[in-house]
Amino acid sequence: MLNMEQKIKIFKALGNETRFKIFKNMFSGGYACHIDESKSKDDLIAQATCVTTIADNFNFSLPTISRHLKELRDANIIKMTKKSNKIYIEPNPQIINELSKCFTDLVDNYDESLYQFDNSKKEEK
Amino acid sequence: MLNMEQKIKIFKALGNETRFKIFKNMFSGGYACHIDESKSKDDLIAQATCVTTIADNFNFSLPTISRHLKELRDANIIKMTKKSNKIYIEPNPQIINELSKCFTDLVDNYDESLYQFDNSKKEEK
DNA sequence: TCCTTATTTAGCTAATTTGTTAAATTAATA
DNA sequence: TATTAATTTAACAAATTAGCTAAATAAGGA
Repeated sequence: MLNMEQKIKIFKALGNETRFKIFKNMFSGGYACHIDESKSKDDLIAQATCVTTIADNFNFSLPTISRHLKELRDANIIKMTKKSNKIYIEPNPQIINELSKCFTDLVDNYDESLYQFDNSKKEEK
Repeated sequence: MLNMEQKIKIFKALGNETRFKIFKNMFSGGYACHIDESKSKDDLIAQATCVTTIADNFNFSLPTISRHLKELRDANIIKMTKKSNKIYIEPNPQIINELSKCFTDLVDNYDESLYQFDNSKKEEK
C-alpha cells in the first residue's frame, strides 16, 4: 500500500508536462524499442530504452531530461537499470495499478458515506 | 474524457501536501457536516463545508487555504457553490473515477503491448 | 592508453509556487 | 445604516522547480 508521502510524490512527478509525456510514452510504447538483439524478445530490459533516446524526443538538454527521469524513478513510476554504460528504463505498472486502486477506493468510500444520509441512493448501485 | 492538460492540472493540484489532505478529507468525510438543518439530508450543499471550516484544520492563513481550494476547483476536483455569503464545497467523485480509469487503461494497454513480444504471458491474464 | 558514448553532478539563473498581511468585496444582521 | 462574517485580491518575500552549460564519472572500443 502507498502511504500519503508516496502518493504525493507520484502526483508531483506527474504534474509536470515533460514528465507526464515521458510517463505516457513509456506506457503506451512510444519509446519502446528492441535494443539488444541478442536478448530474448520478452526481456524487458532489452525492450526498454535509455536516457539519450528519451531526451531525443524533447527540446530540452540531456541533463534536464536526466533529472526528470530521476524524479520519476524516485516516485517509483519507472525503473532504471544500468547495463554496461547505458541505463535502461522501464515503466512500473504495479505502482500505477495501486494508485488507480487508491482512487476507486476513495470514491467508493465517498459513495458509501453518502448512503448514511440517503438510503434511497442505495438502489442506484 | 480528460485531455492531457486537464490530467496534468489534477496531478499538480494533488502534488501538494495541503491540497492532498483537503482532497483526502473531503472524500473520506473529514469535513462533512450537515450545515443547513432546514434542507433535506440528501442535499449535498447542506452537507458540504465552507472555506473557513477547512482552514480551521490547518495552520495556514485563510487566504492560503482559499487559494489552495481555488486550485482544486480549477482542476475540477471539488465544486464550490456560493450560498448567501458562504461558499459550500463538495468533492467531485466523477473526475476521480475518470482519472482512475485513465490509469487502468494505460496499464492495460501496456500489458497488451507486452503480449506482442511474448505470447506465453497471455495465459497469466 | 586514449577516445568516445552515456549519464550525472555542480553551479548558476529565471520562473513558479507557497506562504504572509492588509485591503477589498459581498452578504447577513443588529 | 453600521457592524460582523466569509471570502478573495493585491503586494510582497522566501522556497522550490526547471532550465541551462560545463565538468565529472564510468564503461566500451580502437
